[in-house]
Amino acid sequence: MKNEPKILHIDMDAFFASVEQAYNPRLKGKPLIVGGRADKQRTVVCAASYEAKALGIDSGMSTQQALRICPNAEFVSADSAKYLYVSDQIAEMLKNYSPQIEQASIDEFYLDITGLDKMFGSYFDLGMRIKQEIKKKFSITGSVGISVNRLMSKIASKLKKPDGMMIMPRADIISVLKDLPIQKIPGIGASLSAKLQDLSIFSFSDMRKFSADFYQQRFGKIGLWMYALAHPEIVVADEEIDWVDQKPKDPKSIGHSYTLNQNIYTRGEIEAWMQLLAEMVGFRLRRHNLEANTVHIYLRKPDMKSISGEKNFKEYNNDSKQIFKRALFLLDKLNTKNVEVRALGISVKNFMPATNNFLLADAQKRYQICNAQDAINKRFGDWTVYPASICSIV
DNA sequence: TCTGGGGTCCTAGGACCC
DNA sequence: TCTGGGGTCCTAGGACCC
Repeated sequence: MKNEPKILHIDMDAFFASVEQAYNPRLKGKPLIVGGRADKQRTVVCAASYEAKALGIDSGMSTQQALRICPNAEFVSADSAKYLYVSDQIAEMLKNYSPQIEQASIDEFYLDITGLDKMFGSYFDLGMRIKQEIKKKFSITGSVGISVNRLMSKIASKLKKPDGMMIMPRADIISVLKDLPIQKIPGIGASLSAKLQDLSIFSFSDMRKFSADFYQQRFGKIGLWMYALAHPEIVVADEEIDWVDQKPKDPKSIGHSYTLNQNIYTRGEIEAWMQLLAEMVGFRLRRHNLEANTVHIYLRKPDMKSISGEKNFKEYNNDSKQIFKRALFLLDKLNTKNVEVRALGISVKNFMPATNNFLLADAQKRYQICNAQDAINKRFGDWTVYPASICSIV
């Protein structure tokens, strides 16, 4: 097909674990677990090296379980600054191949490479050059998928992990994917795949047996998406690609949450943690130079179910104290009597650029205090200065 | 037995207005 | 004693991703 879009997806293999192994040769060749946090309780595996994966350890698994499988596995806690740094370097490198690049996550990128086969000899040669440059510069590997849209490219790269590459033209999609289990399709998670299996849909081929109406009635919008993906032979007009070149876009929400070492019960304890979280959220909001008017809180119970509250307030702000007050207002509306809390979080959304323009002298003063506090924390590290009332838990 | 923390997007029901 | 049918906004909760 002429002028058919070609999207290249590259996904780093076991990214966090690979970066750790690249930085520390002692970890190379060993089963390595990168944990969500230093304490090994109540947390999950963020990344596992391929040596650990071979033993059955994988990301998302509880760290306790992973260490039961392999008590001698190397363990490091995640160092997000390091991974972000490498990720940025990779993004810069990829811009030399195509200006149309989208960073989908810390370790995944999409490139529009339509027509670039002529410049690089072939799409295969282009993919290989990217893989080789990454290996040479960063001592890690990535898997490449090239196909007609993001989803198909991503499926292709996943199929060839680790360190592989697959080119999947539209005409090959149905035959290549026919036996693919539905759970392997990005966007179909545990819940959807259970529902599909109830309908005797287990593989990509099975997905093709039902009509668009069938999917829409049962699954609504997602149903239509599923129908479309199962029918790659139907070319959707303009698969709307909005490449975000250059500047990263503003986030849509900013939040922090924390799983406690031990469950808490009292309003006082919940408030103390809420204040800490509000401080963290406000700090990041100010760093983005944004204000928000919607605050969301959630409390997760020991059964993992959560209760939450959210409210759109009239005024926008980025003041930690105001965020805390709003969080308490929402907390009052939730019935937290006798609720045991395992984890809790605050997030804010609905942003506008910070005006830093206050009618009230008090608000002006708060703003100056926040700024001073941020400046100190920026210079000397987070949590050098924080409100006295959260001393007990920091 | 265990299940983090950062997000995005969707749905469904109720409130409210005309 | 009877109350339709849109539309929009708000909020709770869930699904999914890395």
